[in-house]
Amino acid sequence: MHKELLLLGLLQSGPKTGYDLYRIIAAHGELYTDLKKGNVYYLIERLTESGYLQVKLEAGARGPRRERLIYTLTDQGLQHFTDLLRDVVRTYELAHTGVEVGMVFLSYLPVDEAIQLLEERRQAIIMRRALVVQEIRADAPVAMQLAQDHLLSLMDAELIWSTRALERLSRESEVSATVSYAVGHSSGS
Amino acid sequence: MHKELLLLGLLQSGPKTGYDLYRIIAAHGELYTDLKKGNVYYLIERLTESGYLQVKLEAGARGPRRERLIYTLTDQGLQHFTDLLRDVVRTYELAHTGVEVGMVFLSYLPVDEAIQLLEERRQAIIMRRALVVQEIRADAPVAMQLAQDHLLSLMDAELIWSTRALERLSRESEVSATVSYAVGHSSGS
DNA sequence: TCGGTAAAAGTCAGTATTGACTATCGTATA
DNA sequence: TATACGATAGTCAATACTGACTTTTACCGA
Repeated sequence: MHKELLLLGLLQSGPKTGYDLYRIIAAHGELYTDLKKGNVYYLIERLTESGYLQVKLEAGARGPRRERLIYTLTDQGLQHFTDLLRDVVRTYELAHTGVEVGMVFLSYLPVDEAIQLLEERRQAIIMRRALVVQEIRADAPVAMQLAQDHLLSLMDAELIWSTRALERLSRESEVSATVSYAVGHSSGS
Repeated sequence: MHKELLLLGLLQSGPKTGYDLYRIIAAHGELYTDLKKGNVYYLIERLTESGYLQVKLEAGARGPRRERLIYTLTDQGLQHFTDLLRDVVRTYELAHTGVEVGMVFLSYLPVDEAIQLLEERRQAIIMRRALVVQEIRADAPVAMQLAQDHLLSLMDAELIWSTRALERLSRESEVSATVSYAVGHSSGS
C-alpha cells in the first residue's frame, strides 16, 4: 500500500517515466522503501488501469526506446493519494524481520557462537546506521526529518536491544563456565 | 528466509502436519512472524522438494481427510536449519512499514488533520503493545524472553517517536495559528 | 436425532515481487 | 575511429504470498 502511495506522491511534482520513479526511489536509499524496478513498472501499470494515472507516449525523445511512456496523476489519482496517505499514517503495522524467530531457536547453537553472531549483528546495525546518517541533509524539510528520525529511532532500538541481549547471554555463559569449573575441580558429590 | 527457519525449527520437536505448524504459529500471535496457511503449505512443499523434509502419509487417522501428510526433518534439513539460524541472527535487515513515506508527504495534509492521524496511530501502537504484553508468560525460557524483549523494544521506539513527532507538529501548528491570529487582528501592515 | 456451528486439513486461482535478461544511446579512452 | 562501458528504459518468466473456497468430522443444544 505504501508503495503505491510513494509512486503517487512522487508524481505530484510532475509527470515522470517509470524509470524516473525508480531512480528517485533508489537515490534516496533506505529512506523511502524497498522497491525494485520490475515492481515499479508493475505498480504504475496497475495504477493506470485503475484510472489513477494517465499515460502518454513521448515520441522522438533522446534515450533508448525513443518513445518513453510518461505517467501523469489524474484527479482520481490525487484523491486516492490522500486516501492512502491517511491510511498509512493512521495505521500501525509491525514488521517482522525474523530476529524473533532467531532468538526463539538460539539455544540450538552453542552459547559462545550465539554471542559471536549477535556481535556481528551489532556491528552490522552500527554500519547501517552510519549509512543513514551520512545521507541526512541538515536543510531537509521537516517532513523528511520526521522520516529520518523514525528510521534512526528504530535502528537505535535495535542497537540497544542487541547490547542488552549480549549482556544476558554473556552472564549465562559465565555461569555455565563457572559451573563446569566447579564440576571440574570438586570431582564428585 | 526466516519463515523457512521457523518451520524447520518447529519440526525439531517432532513430526507435524502442515496444519499443526500453522496452528502453532497462529497461536503465538505476533511473536513469531506473519505466515498465512496457504504459505505454510507452499513452503513445506518446497522444503520437501529440496530434501529438507520427508513426507509420510498417515492413513486412517481421525479427523477430516483421514489421510494426513506428516512432515519430518531430515539430516539435511537439520543442517539447513542451523545454516539459516546463523544467517538470521547475524544479518540485520531493516523493515519498511511505510510510515517514512507517510511522513515525507505529510505536508499534503492540513496540520490539524496530520496531528489527528498521528494521534490515532499512537493509540493503535499502545493497544498493539498491550496485546503483546498480555501474551507474555513470566516462566518463558530465556530465548522467548529475548524475542519478546525485541518486539517490545521496537514498539516502544515507535511510541516514543510518535510522541516526539506529535510535539513537533503541535509546535508548528501553534506557530501558524499565532501568525494567522496576528494577521487577523493587525489588519494590514 | 437432527441441524447448525466450529475446527481440522487442505486446495487453488489470483496478486505481488524479484532477478535476470534485452536493447539503445552517450561518452570516454585506447 | 572503433569499442568498451555505464546509464537509460524496459520486459518477462519464475517465485512468494494471499484470500477465498471446499470437504470432512466432532460436538452441542433443541
